[in-house]
Amino acid sequence: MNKEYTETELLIVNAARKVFLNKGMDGARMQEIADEAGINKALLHYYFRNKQKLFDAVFQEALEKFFPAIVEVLINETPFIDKIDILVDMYFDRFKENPHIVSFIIHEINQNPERIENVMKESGMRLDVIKQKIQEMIEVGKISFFSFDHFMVNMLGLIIWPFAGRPLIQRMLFENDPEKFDDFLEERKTVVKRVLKKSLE
Amino acid sequence: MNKEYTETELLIVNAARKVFLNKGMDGARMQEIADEAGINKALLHYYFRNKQKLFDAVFQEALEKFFPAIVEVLINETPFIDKIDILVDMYFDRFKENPHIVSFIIHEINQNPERIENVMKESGMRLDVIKQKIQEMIEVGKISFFSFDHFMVNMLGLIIWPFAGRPLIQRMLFENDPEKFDDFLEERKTVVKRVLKKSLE
DNA sequence: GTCTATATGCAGATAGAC
DNA sequence: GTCTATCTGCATATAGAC
Repeated sequence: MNKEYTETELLIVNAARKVFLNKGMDGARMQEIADEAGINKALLHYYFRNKQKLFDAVFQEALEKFFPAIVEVLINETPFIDKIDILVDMYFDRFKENPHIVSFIIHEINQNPERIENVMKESGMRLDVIKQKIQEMIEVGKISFFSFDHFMVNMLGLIIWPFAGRPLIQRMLFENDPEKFDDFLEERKTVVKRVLKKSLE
Repeated sequence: MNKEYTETELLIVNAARKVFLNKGMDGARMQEIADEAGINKALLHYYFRNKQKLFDAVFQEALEKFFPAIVEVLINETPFIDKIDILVDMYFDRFKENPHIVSFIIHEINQNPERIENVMKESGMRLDVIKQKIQEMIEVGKISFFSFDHFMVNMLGLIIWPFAGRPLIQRMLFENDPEKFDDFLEERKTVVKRVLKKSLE
């Protein structure tokens, strides 16, 4: 899975992650990555040949954080209703640690949609299989309406948007006060779980 | 509001919109915009002085499409529950016409958050006033839980994510078939309305 | 492996003819 | 107003010394 990095490579990838996540592929500068890593520009090329390959390493890593975790939770034997709590908490916590990952991924998958194929193949995701499994798992009667597709899109939409739209939302609704926004994010875990469960009634 | 454009200016802005929405500020090339407009690079500078000013024109226009419309619906006298249907349809239709606008705005507000201030001031949005008005409008009893902030974020999240994440979602859930995805989008109008209303019970 | 110095190419912007 | 030709600066990438 993870190519094991040498110490210097790790230094570079960490710096690259920071810069790429903030600026995107086009906006990032090799110089800035080098500075951030405390090394020289030429070294970047020594280790990663070119900007594209360095970017790919970061992007792949980001997407791998985004998805495989969800799969693990979806396929295990936890009752479906409990999966909701677990998934919501998991994503909120993950995005809170690294808020820029959301807009980064959104931007890059739209820039270069083909890149996803590779990452998905590498990580061996078979969402169609999961879909099947979940459909079977749903206890008919308890849940009046269920579409796996809509459920997944609902969940991610409810979670993702405040992170992706933060600069806008914080200004429009919270007088641009970061603390108010953070409180809102914390509340939101509960709200999202509630909405998702209601959506199944 | 809209500076009235001359014929050539309009030609340029239309081309610029197309390119900027697809590539973002950093990824866009003045040459490409010129080609798209069927004119010369130098003319871009003649009319808009530099890339930044041209970009600002496009960005402002995009944000103005994004928000003022929602305000209009929120403040009028329609019963709140009906506003939901209207808003959902409005945004879906708008984004379907111009799918790239979503990831464009997400990217740019995160790149340069300060830019929003200007646009918001220009368009005179006072969301705090609307918030107040809506809170009063809610019929207590019929609606058990209401937070304007969460409701707005829920609504936009549910609507926006399929547009922003399309390349990913289409591959993960619909074997990368655009038609299947479009059917899904159409279904989604109903689903989102339903989920939003359930969330208020 | 790590650096300095340099090559190469390209994008944004300007000069100036028509 | 619109064009061609050109300048300038900068970013990626390479050469080559240590």
